[in-house]
Amino acid sequence: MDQAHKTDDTRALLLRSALLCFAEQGFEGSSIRKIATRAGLSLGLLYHYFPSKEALLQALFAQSVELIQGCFLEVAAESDPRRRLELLLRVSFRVMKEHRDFYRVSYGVRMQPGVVAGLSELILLWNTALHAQFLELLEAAAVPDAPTRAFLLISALDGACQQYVLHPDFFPLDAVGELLLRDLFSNLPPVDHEPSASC
Amino acid sequence: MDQAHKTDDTRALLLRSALLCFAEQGFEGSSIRKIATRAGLSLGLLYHYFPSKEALLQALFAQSVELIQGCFLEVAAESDPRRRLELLLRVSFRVMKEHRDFYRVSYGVRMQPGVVAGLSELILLWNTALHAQFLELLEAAAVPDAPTRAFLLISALDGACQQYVLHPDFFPLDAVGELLLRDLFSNLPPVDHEPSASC
Amino acid sequence: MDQAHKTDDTRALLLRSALLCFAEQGFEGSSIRKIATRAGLSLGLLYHYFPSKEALLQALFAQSVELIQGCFLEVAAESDPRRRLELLLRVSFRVMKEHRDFYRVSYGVRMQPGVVAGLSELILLWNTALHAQFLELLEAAAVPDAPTRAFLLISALDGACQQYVLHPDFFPLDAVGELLLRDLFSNLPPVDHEPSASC
Amino acid sequence: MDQAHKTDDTRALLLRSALLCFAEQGFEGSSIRKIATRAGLSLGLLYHYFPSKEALLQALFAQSVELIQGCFLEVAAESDPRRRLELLLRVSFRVMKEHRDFYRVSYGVRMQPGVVAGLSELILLWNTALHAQFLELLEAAAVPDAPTRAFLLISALDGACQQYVLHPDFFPLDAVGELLLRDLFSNLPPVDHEPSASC
DNA sequence: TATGAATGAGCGTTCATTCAT
DNA sequence: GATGAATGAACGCTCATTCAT
Repeated sequence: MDQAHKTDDTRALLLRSALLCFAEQGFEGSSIRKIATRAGLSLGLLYHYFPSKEALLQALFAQSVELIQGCFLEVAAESDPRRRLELLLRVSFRVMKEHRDFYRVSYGVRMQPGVVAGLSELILLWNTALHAQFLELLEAAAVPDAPTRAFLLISALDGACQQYVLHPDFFPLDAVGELLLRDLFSNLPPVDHEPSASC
Repeated sequence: MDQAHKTDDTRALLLRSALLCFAEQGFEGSSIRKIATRAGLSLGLLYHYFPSKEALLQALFAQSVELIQGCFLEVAAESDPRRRLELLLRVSFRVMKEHRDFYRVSYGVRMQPGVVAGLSELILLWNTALHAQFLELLEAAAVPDAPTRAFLLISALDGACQQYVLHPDFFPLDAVGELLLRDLFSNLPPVDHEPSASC
Repeated sequence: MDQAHKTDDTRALLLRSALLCFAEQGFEGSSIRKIATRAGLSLGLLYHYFPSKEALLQALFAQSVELIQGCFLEVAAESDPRRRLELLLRVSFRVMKEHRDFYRVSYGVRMQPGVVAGLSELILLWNTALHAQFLELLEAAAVPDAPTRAFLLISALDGACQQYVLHPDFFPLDAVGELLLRDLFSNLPPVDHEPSASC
Repeated sequence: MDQAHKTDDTRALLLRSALLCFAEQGFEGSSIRKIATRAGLSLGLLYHYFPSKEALLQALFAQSVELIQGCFLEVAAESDPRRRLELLLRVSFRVMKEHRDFYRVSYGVRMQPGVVAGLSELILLWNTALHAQFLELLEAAAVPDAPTRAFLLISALDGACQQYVLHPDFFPLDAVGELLLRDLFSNLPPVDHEPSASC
């Protein structure tokens, strides 16, 4: 049990190191040696836990996707479309801040389809699912131009996230998020609601 | 003069090959050999024109930035802030379509600050200049929340461009652009204007 | 005593696994891990029994050489040179079939003198001893050209074994053995004898 | 033309180095670095001429097989079965001496089927073709037990070659060859012929 | 201007081996 | 006895870069 603990720690240590390296130098720019060294471990040990560099990235994605999906669970609990829409956006912005490094990795990877098999597909899937959800909610909330607006929303979210990831100290993510929400709801009959909570 | 012509052609040929390679395979994924071969030229000749792979990318950026800035010249001619704002956005969307490959390269590179010295700074500068311009125009057009809205506009533009670059056949760039414009001007007193032209 | 039994079993299990791996994949192609896994044992345990991969191969040779030499014991009991010669050949062919995997390992190893210290010498010794024995028997049996014929016999034996090891389903080892015997004795005054038995 | 000469020399130099390394240390035991260093060239240059270690071995085989087949051309010119059989054997023994290193490589490789794709098949093919030729000639020469004797002949040849390759200073290849021939023809009605020549 | 032979640092990966438990 | 985490040297290979022609 102690062993298992140690084992999990080592794995987590390696994943963390990989996350930072990939985020800072990109996937191709991060050598396996750097990742292991940064974790304070040996090259061979990394291969004890992950069969390849690709597997490391995939594990990183698996881990992060799971964490992020967990954050969105609270959204599912809300049934009112408008409040749900708001919640979805708020959680999205919160997740950006909490998983900045992962988004950096993801943005770096998605422009190079060949890098890791299956990952582009996963990212595309994620994107599509988000769009579908926005579309559904916008229609349910009777927002005009729902199809195009869903695309615009995704764009704004994606763009804000990238700007934030690139210039975290400069880009006012929260303010931009609030403005986005205000714009979205400004022309609709008001609904009273209290904002939402933790991840 | 003929010689100079030939020289320029060769340079352009190499830059074009580099653009396509970088866009398709990323910077790290494109070997100097592939670029030269794709241009139908020899490895040594490439080095005759560009001292390094980095220099090739830098030249690519310099060339594209110049081309793109040329597109924005017409914007400067417009003095009315609101029409100028509209023009700026319209040109932006047009440029995205015309320089999709370059944007792909740019998006792939900007997440890896170390890749090529000076490029991150250039991209940041560009971004900052765009933001400054939006800010100035929004304020001049009396759009509320100008500072934050400038960031939001940049985000939406950036995000739309990425979505378009990633899924050109799926993402409705024009419609999203129109909606963005409509939103922006919907709450302002209408101004009559005729849209603008070529790049 | 029970423990010792277990110990011997484990050792034998590992040797058997090594034999099969080496025979199928060669010495260099067989990793210590594969050998341990195939035996259903852990990596550490293998090192408990054998200090190195080389030692494993050496033990394998020691074991097989002993087993094979046991098969030749019955030859020593025969005092008539001609019958002894025949017996020696018959046993040789029998041993090839019973130790095919070992011969495969041996043939794979003997072409790479550096692989395992001492093994080449052992193989050479074996070869020399066999030659000496043939020479002695041929002379005692008054076979002409005994010295050269001893070399030819060794060659035929060696070659037949290799052919058999490489193409066990295709090469008619028994028939070749019989023909070899017939040739050998065809020009000598016949001697009545009954063939020999098990290993 | 001078360049091409240099290029061919370099290629040949590398092939020669590979032949020696493979012969002495085996395929797996010879690192690409060792081969390049032994040729006095750099690691990268080797890859300039051969795309992989496998390709190097394949080129080595292609080259040697061609050389060896050239040696057998004179056999085809002989139409009398018995003389042709003798010629075939004589050339075989001559080739063994002239291509000892290659045979060593070949013997090392053929016990590890997975090493290089297609090579095992090639070796098997060669073997089969040789057997077929012996069979045909033995039958044409009215030698009894032709089918089995063809196998025995191959075995003796194969074995003699291996013995010679392993102990070139000890194994009397020529004498063994002569004895083999004498045995083969001893029981047949004599045919007057003069032996054959160069490779 | 134009070529491609030549170089070697660095990469991802494997694997025999050690050692704390 | 038994485990498998941990190590690092060495491997096959890629690729940006240099240079003689």
